[in-house]
Amino acid sequence: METELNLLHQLICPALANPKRMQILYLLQDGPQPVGWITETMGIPQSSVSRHLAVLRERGIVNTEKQGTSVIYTLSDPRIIEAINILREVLRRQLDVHIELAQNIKVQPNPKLSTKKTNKNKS
Amino acid sequence: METELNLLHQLICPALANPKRMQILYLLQDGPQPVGWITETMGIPQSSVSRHLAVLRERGIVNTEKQGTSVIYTLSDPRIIEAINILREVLRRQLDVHIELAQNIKVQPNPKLSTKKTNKNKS
DNA sequence: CATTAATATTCGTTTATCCGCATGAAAGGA
DNA sequence: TCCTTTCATGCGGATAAACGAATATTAATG
Repeated sequence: METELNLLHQLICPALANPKRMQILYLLQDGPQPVGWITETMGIPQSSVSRHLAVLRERGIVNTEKQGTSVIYTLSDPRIIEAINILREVLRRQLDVHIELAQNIKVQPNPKLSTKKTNKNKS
Repeated sequence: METELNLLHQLICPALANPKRMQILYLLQDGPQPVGWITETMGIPQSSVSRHLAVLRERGIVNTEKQGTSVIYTLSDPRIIEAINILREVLRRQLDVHIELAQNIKVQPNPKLSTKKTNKNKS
């Protein structure tokens, strides 16, 4: 179990550990794309794109196919998008909570709770 | 959209970016737990545990509640476990592919493909 | 064979992350 | 008040990651 978590962090998690790589995964969601198109779309240096793609490729998260002088990248398992989308749902909830907190601060400028509301089980 | 991905990497992804933190999330899956128990279970220094918990806490991924001198940590959104589990499925598939590759290497010790098998579409 | 286009890789620098020791802070009990 | 327990935090030091510029590689084309 702990070993599997370590494997996750060698093989899968590096894909999510960087916003640019995650953006690449999203770009590949709609189908295979050549490096050039990814580079144009992301607006960052080609060497950066290539290195990010290397990270994904070495872990089998994307597959490659040569077409002439260009290389087409494909998502190897669409479920990784599914996982990211769940994380986005978690994010949305997080943001809602933050907004609530901000509103509570406005309503109650000094919520110090001097009566120890959090101390539930005084045995 | 690109902004949302950046938010993901500020608020959610750091939780998954480290095997120890992911292990903590799994430990909290079965219910709220105090820091001491997490520390014992993981067998790493208490300061490390506390630091990892701080990363999760500052992002609202876990909630805290004081009970006497100890602090109880709770998973704020169980869906993050769901996302991790999907990543584990992706991992399992990845491992299967690797095993297949390893077997092919055994069968064909020198798979140099001098006939350019990857060049499919010679228009 | 020279050239061009597309992609990969090397390199040095900067930045971020992790770790554990030591210490600080908060609550409870004597 | 002093002490103990429990947790948080301030440090360096070490390690890893990301970045852009320059260069190498590969394939197609003339």
